[in-house]
Amino acid sequence: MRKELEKKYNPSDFEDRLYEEWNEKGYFLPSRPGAKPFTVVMPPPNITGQLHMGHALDNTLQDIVVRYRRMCGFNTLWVPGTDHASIATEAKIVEAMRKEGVTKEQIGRDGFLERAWEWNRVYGGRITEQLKKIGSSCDWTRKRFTMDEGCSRAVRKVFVDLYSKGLIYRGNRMVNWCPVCRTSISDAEVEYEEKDGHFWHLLYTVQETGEKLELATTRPETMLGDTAVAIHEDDPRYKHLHGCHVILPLLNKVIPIVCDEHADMTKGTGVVKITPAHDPNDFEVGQRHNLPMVRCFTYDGRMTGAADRAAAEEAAARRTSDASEPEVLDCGKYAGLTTAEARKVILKDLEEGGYLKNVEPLKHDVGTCYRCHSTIEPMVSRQWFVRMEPLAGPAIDAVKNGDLHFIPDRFSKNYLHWMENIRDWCISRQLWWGHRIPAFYCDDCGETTVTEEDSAVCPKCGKPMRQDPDTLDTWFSSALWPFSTLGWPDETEDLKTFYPTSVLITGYDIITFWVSRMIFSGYAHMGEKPFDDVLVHGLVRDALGRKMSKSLGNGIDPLEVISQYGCDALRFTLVNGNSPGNDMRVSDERFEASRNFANKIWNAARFVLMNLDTDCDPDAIDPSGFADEDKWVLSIFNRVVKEVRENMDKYELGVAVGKLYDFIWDVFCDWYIELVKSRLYDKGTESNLKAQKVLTYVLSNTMKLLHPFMPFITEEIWRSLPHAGDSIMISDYPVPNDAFDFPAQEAAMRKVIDAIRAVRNVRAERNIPHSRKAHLRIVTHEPESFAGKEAFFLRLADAAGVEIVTGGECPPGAIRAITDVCEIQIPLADVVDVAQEAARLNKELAAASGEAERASAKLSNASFVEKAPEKLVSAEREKLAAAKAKIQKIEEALARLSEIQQGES
RNA sequence: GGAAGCGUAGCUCAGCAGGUUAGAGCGCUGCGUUCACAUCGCAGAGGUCGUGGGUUCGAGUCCCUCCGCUUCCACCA
Repeated sequence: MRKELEKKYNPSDFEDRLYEEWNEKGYFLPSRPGAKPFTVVMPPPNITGQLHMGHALDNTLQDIVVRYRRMCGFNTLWVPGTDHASIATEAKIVEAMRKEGVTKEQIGRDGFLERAWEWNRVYGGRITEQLKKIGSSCDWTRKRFTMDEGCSRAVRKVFVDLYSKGLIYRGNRMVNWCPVCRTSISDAEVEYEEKDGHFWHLLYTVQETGEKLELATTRPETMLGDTAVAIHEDDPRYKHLHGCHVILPLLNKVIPIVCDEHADMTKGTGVVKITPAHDPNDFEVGQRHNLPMVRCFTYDGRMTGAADRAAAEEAAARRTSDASEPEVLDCGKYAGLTTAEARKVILKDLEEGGYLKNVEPLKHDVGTCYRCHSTIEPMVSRQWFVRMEPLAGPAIDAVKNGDLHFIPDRFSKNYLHWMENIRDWCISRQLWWGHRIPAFYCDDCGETTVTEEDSAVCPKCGKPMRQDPDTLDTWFSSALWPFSTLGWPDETEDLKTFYPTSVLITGYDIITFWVSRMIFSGYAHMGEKPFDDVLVHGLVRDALGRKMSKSLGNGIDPLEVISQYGCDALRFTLVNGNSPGNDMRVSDERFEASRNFANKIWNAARFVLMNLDTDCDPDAIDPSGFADEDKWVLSIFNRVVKEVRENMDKYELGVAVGKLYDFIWDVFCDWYIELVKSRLYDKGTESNLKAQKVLTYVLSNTMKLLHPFMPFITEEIWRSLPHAGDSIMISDYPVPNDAFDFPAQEAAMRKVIDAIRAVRNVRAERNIPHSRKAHLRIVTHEPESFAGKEAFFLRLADAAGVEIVTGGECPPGAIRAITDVCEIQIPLADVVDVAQEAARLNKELAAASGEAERASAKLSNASFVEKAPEKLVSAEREKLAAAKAKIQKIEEALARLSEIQQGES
């Protein structure tokens, strides 16, 4: 069934309609059982999210790859889903509640979770609906959520498995604490920002000798938690102090001087204060020297007080803490102050006591929370960790031995560096929204039980147990995404068919957060890699190269772009000229250019349709006996098919779509359509029918090639052309055909096109209007190249008539357009200015001579002729010959000009 | 401190298994509109491919130096 195309290209007329139809007809589902599978799992957007350009890029790339593979005959599956995003979502809900004047504590855990699920119900679907707007051909019947029943079972099973293998443990370790989110976060979630700070030089008195030891700190408020100062064993300045003590100012507490390699003799005074509970390095020093840990900050960023100390003591009595727990300090007069307030008061007190020597300004990197950007407080805290070293091994080998590739490859370097220096992963979060840690504690006997079941009774003593209140890092569940979405831990058909997945497409910003964790999880739980390839893309930036952000207000809403320019234009913009791993800029100008391209395609298709009066077979054509221009376009088209497939297979999507752009605009529209117009207007002839066949064949198949990139316009046009089947998206991707290679016709048409361009060129230089037609005299030694092509010159070179000759008299006052195979004489006596004409010819002569010199220099180089491939050498010879021929023609023309000049004078 | 990327036309970027006279889009200049498309056509101007070396018959493409910009990782008492 064919339908007309509207006169005006208006994407909103059909984009939504087509998407809905594809989805309803099940075209997004894997449909070729038994065929080789091709699987992609979608990086799950957060349920807090609105579709932004990053999603648009990520999903456009995935959709292109998926549509391509589907058309190539793979049993293709693209699994969509969403991520519960524990910390981000919880923060949003807390913020919403704050506006209502409600706190988490007031509504309690159950009440809060109710709200969170409600949030998911309301907003979780929003982003997936938006993904449909950009044409994502994913299988919505398999849509998953990181906290759905299946994913939750996967999480529990993984936790229990790792725990039973000793790869998950709980302990008091230094963690990054966000006092605003009030939770620990992993190392990967800390972002370092350069901030202005100070170096405060403090003086601690040595108890044994009475001398003052100078040391410096950027965080003076931590001094209350100092339990030692460190010097280097070999530091000559302090040899006499080995084994001595200092008196901690303000607290008047005696703490030891220890010798530790951490103290760097070359830095400052070589003395460093040790706060094991609030500094990662000091924690290590504390472990080495068995120093007590003293915690002086609360989890909400204040100084600890008597109540905090009492609570800790009570916990210890209840056996809910262990020996590695830090002691909690009652900070006395500082208790309850925020750490920032405490810093001021403590500095004032130190100064008054004569303990502050001086202050110097300092720029330093401060760790901040990647979600809320508050300053991170390092704190010793009891958390759950994944022991990473054993898990990292296979994940490192996989990339090293080429089982799994990053595209572009340079990202494997980042990845390997991170994996090879891996540290244990802090997975517990003091949040409510997320997968609750499946660990249960018996307060009575102190037993810890880790189990997949909800367990209420202690297996050891039969007393009631309570579940760990914490939840898991949101990335813990997304790490399992490639197999949890396919049904694991059940042994489903999907899992058997579609795992490992084929390619993961994501931005370089989450390689460490997510990609690396999926890789080791795949090996750990499936015994196999999660995907063959990782296609890495860059960030989308604004026209000025800035990261799009809410605070800058420079974000471009993809949905706005779609409504203004159409989805196909958005997609084209995001992929055209983009290379893997590189950031890109988008702007209205670029969207507009893409829309113009779509409009060009639309109008070309309209033109073809207007001139079709027969149903040609778009899928097969036998070009024997066809005109040179037909073979010319088919030959170029065939090469495009070959190259585009190669590019697509190598994920060179930007290159592939660029070739299609050039072919459609420059070859098909600007030349082929123009070349066949006269045949099309000459109805009822064999030649006319052949032109229709070629137009239909090339346009229809070009739409298929372009379909993965611009799914909507290609479908709309394909359907309006003669076609077999219901949808272009389930048709076969074009395959190259050697029978369509026509080098001779390509060369022949090249000569004609060169000649037409030469004529246009000289006419344009003279500003001769198109209405001023001229009789062309083509002088050439190979008249066969132009025979039968006169009509092209009439239509495309403003010719009133064409004469092909091998010599003879030039009409007086003709302008000469010269190519390497012919001279075209254009008799326009009144516009000929002999001097101007000579200047133009001399310019062309210079260009041709330059080329001849270049080629002849190359050919006279014996090494080149000897070592370069024969193909290149002969190509160079041909170029030289062509340049020489052209030079000769120009020189003859110049000679005749000077005759005229002499005649005039 | 370690690593990576980028530097090509006025602007934004492609190109690089080394081999046409280095490309595109936008912008710019001139001409052009009944006959698919002004969301257009034709023609044109504009680049010693950051610098200096090296390898090679041949380098924008490979190697090294330096300069400029950006990013990641680590550390910074």
